[in-house]
Amino acid sequence: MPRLKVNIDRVFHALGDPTRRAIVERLSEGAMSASRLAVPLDITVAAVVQHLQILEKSGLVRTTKVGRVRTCRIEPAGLSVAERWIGERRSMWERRFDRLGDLLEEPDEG
Amino acid sequence: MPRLKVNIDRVFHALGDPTRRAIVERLSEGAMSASRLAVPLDITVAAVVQHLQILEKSGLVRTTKVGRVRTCRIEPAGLSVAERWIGERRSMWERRFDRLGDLLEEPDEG
DNA sequence: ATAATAGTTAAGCATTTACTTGACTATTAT
DNA sequence: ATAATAGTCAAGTAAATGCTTAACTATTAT
Repeated sequence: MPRLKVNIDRVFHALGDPTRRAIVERLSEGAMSASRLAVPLDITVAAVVQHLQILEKSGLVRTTKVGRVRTCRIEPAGLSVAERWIGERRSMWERRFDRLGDLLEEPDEG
Repeated sequence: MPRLKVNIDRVFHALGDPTRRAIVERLSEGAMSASRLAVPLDITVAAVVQHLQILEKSGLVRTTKVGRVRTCRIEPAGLSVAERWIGERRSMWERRFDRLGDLLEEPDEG
């Protein structure tokens, strides 16, 4: 597996699916095999593997296969990229809000 | 428009599309009309309106119509929801990483 | 009043998505 | 050796997605 560069488009696309977010949630509590991930998800292992491929290509998850079991873990750099993007938008928005003094651009906020 | 509750599924789904993220990026620099948003996007205004509907339902964007122009602005609560979700996963992951002492779970990190 | 501007809505369309099934390989257990 | 386990791969499919065009309404400008 050739250590994929984290790509913001892929990251947000990956997080856009609720099943993949559920996988990320599980993995953030600890590494886990693919089949164990599948248990509470109510989809086939094949489907889970497909999600894992997307998560891995996005850089959110890293997997390693030992024997016949593929162990999946969070790759925190992926989440950081998303968090940073959001943070940048927020700070843009806040900076702008400072420039004009609270008034003119917020008419009927009630 | 009945002041929609911010929903995490809708927020991440909305951010999953690159065009919608581009819209959020623009709006984080300041409020703007729908047709002005459309200019650099290389899609029709109709398509922009469709994206705006999704963004608005997700709680990421708020719009108000005055006369014939609909002004769009960031609703920072939406971004906060996404940021918080990511932050929670990160802190889960970090906490776990503290519990086991740096070693056992990181074999050949080169 | 006419025309131009700004946006809305519905229908249709090509592509992508998230899944399934079924056949397959590789590893571990008996 | 046989069976069970863990995962992989390829087709196929129904539904969702992102877009377009075209017809429409409402507001503003001439």
